[in-house]
Amino acid sequence: MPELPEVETVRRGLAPAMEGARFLKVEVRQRKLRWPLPKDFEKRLEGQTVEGLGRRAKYLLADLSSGEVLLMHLGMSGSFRIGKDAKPGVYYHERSKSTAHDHVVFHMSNGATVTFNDPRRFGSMKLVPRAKLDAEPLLRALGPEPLGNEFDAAMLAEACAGKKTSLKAALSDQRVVAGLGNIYVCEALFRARLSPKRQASTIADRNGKPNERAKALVEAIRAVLNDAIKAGGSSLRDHRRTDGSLGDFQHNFQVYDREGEPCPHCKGKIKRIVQTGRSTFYCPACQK
DNA sequence: CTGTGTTCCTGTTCGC
DNA sequence: TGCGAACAGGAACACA
Repeated sequence: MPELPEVETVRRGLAPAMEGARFLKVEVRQRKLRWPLPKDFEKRLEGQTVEGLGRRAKYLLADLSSGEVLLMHLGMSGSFRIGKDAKPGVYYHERSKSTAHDHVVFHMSNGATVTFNDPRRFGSMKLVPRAKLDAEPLLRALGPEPLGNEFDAAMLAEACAGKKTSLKAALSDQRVVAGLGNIYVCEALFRARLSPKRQASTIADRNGKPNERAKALVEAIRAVLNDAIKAGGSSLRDHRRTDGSLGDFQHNFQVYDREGEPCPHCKGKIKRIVQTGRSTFYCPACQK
């Protein structure tokens, strides 16, 4: 499911329920997530106050009063839901209409109940000492935040210089830029008028300096992410805001999931191809 | 080191 | 309506 805009939407939704609140009780129904939750997971959370809720790429990071950071990843199908005054042991999740995939429940001191639901269990949580966050393997290799100040054409060109692989594969690589997934890579390439099949290194010159394509791509990435965040993310199957409502950005897809439909620019047919095992949608006429 | 394929899961959709 | 196959927004890992 969730790419950067969806995770950011979740972060903004969760912040009022979690920031400044204490974990009164933590219930784990399913420890076997992408990474198994440690046996002392609940104990390390209970009694701690959430000092802040941040995001890095597609990870949520809750800063705890204990000095640890709770790392959370939604995988493909993870979502959080906030309920008020829910009784411990009784969960209801809008999407699945069952409690079967409510794996973790936080009962907060402000009365909020935060439930993590994830049918496919590709998501997970991990506790890391704040002091060791820089050395955390999950975060260590991540590239720049695409909405941060440090991300620019020069940086993207340098990361792509020398890459034999396609632009689609390069932008999907979290080490190049952190937070894009299949949808927003397709959408950004369309906005930049660049073919997903184009060799990644062609956005840089021989010295690794950015060309016009790199500049267009950076602007396209920024714009599509900002637009999607404004819309509360995209809801195809799994993404929900923390109040259960749908994101709206899927209505603004120009190419993603629109195989055979007319290109918004040239009215040619949008094509679907498979690259590195995943669907790519693009307009062969507009994107070069 | 680089690039590609496999794998972890369950749920939904599509073709017959 | 039923049923198996294909596919789904991620990313760690194994391997050539």
